[in-house]
Amino acid sequence: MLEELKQHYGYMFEDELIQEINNVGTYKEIPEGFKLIEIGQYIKSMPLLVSGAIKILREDKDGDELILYFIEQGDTCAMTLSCCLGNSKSEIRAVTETDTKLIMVPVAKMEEWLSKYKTWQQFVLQSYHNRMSELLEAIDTIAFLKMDKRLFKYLKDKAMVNHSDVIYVTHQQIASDLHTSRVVISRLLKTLEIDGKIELNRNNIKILDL
DNA sequence: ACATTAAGTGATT
DNA sequence: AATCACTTAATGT
Repeated sequence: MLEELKQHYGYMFEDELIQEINNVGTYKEIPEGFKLIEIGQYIKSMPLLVSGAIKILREDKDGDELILYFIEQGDTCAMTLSCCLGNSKSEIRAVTETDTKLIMVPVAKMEEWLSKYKTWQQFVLQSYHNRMSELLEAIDTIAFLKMDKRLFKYLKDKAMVNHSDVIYVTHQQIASDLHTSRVVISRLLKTLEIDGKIELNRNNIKILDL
């Protein structure tokens, strides 16, 4: 775990801090599709992503989902931060998008480090800032972009976090991620294919125009 | 061969 | 953009 830490976080944290993380953190490998955080759940430790990607979803009262953004390596979950500091419940659901490696750090420690290590404080604030930007971007996407733009952005994001131009999903799954109906997705995908931006196959989509 | 699931399409609101 | 109704195609048993 120490090696992983140095490799991914060594450039921003001092050795001392790396050492501390190594002492109190627990290393975990999580398979794809695992629910990390559920809505309404209290959070007792904060994840540091080493590799892989996590999908952050919002859910309405009817159980309909909506994608907010993806988290990639070097990031942490801003929701966790605000939950921990405010000692409140999670407002979101986090699901692993790919097989993921992460390090769990107890909340108490993470608070302690805030005043102890400048680099940690920077890291936390930076993550907060990044998430905030992404959130705003997500709002823009939902409020101002039409479905076809949203869909294409979704496909690109998904391709990015998976490090592959071939995405393995059904139209139905996309529809629920974007909170629309399958028929709409099918139609939009069709037009994207005609425009030569993607290639459609059963159960997978290839992005051509990246 | 049959059932099931994914995807495509026209028509309507 | 959503929903319905129906078709077609791929896949599993």
